[in-house]
Amino acid sequence: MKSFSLSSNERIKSKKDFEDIFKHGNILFSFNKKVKASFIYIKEADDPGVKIAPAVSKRAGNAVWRNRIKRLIREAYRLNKTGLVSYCKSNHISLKIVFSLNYISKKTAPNLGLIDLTDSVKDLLNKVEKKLC
RNA sequence: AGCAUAGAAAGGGCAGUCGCUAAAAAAUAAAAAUUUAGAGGAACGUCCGGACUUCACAGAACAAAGCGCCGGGUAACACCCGGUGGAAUAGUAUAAUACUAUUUCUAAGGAAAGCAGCACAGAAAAGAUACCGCCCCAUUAAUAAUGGAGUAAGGGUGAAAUGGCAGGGUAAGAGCCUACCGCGGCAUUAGUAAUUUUGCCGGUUCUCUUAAGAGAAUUGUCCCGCUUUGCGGGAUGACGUGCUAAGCCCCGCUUGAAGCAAGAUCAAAUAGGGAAGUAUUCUAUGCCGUAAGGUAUAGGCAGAGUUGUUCGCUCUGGUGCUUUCGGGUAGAUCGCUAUAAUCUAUAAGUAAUUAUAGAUAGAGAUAAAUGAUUGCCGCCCCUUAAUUGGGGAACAAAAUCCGGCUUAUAUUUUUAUGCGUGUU
RNA sequence: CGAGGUGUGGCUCAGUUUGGUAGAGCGCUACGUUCGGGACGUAGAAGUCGCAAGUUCGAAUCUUGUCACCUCGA
Repeated sequence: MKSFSLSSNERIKSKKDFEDIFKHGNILFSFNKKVKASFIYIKEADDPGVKIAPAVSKRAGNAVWRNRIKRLIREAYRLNKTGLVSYCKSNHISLKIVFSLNYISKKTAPNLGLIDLTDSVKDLLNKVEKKLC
């Protein structure tokens, strides 16, 4: 299995999972408060691994901008996920994370780049791993 | 050259690395790997019209919604093309006003079926009305004041004000009466005025046009006559009828409902449903039975369908137990992308468009793919001695599919119109 | 895919049904009151009624189009 891929099995799809995460999940913020992560985990799971989904509010911007942000978040996760995935696999933990933006909209940041998001996503992944310990 | 407005076309290119979705063939328990394809002119909005799918459809009435000059195009339309009438603007001539236009707008049937409204001002705003004025009467010391009755000839208001003139008549007035005239209305020239000139709109008849409409003549209503389609005569008189229907409304025409989360197939979990058998069960009447009760018919009541409502029509019947059956949610698969498609040529047509021939094209996701990054070239801006260095690239992303409409759009190209400068 | 609502001074709203004067509260400004401030009193300013076109003598109100925002259903 390739280390930098992100197939459809690694994404959250069902409506139930989203409801669970937003109702009962823990919330963490990145160091610059740009990105928010809500997550839920089960220890001693049958199918260990990490599943993620990006979420952008409808009020943040138009469809083009929202699609772009989702793809950037996915890209940032894809390039930095290796450590967390291997940790979860070795400890039999099934983890589900939803990334969403905080106080950022098309008006405040019309040309958000990948570099702006990479650091905060990296920081969030480290924080989640610490919490699991 | 430049600027403005309107229309049309285009909406950066090539290569590398990492990743996503779909398809293909080989292999297969699965995965990986390979090849190919992968957002728009508006995909936006969801404002119209269809295709397609499911449900419904004995019939009648009503409601509701939509449309409303004419002809053509189209699968269809509230779209498009061509025309008619109206309004605005500009120019030219003018007494009003008319004519012209590569311009702009136009939901444009009916106001004499009825209802409603018409601020302010004004006497009165629609079956009229009395502020000033005029006139009569009463009271008071009164040519004045107050009160009452009558009066629309005169006044001024407003976007909009209800035959003319002369005489009679009267307290004063009034088509109240008479003659002449007008006889649907409006504006206007000349004239002191009667009167008259011209134009516009309404009705009727005729002619022309496929039609909207245009042109000519004529002008209340009824009757009679004739040299019969127009002229003459007589009688009659409510002399009354402004604007708004994108207020209600009337008239004419059209419309079954819902939408791909339509719908079809497979189908966990949980709860419940149908059918058969059996026990029990509302009212009335008939029959059987000594009785308990059984059975038949009718009715009531309740529910469902007729997907706007009503009538009408059709169907079902409460509860317990036993047996048996399938529907169906999560989820999965299909629907799911070839087409009223686009371009070119020829022919028909003023045009929209149509016919024939040839060529071209190839997304199909479902918490939802089409991305990130690097280099080179091209474009724009700033800067520099220097392509030296730096920065920028609109609007906006498929969600069943088409035809339109609407709105957003950096930059480039191009067409038309206008402005203004320079040159000859 | 379908249904509905809102837009009016700086803010929160009324007025739209039935067309004709744009209004209320809070806030703002000035003056008075007070040693000073607050509260109170008096006066005043502030609105292309989201935008465009049409109907009408006349439009915040009627009609059509359009922009933005919000809510709901399958």
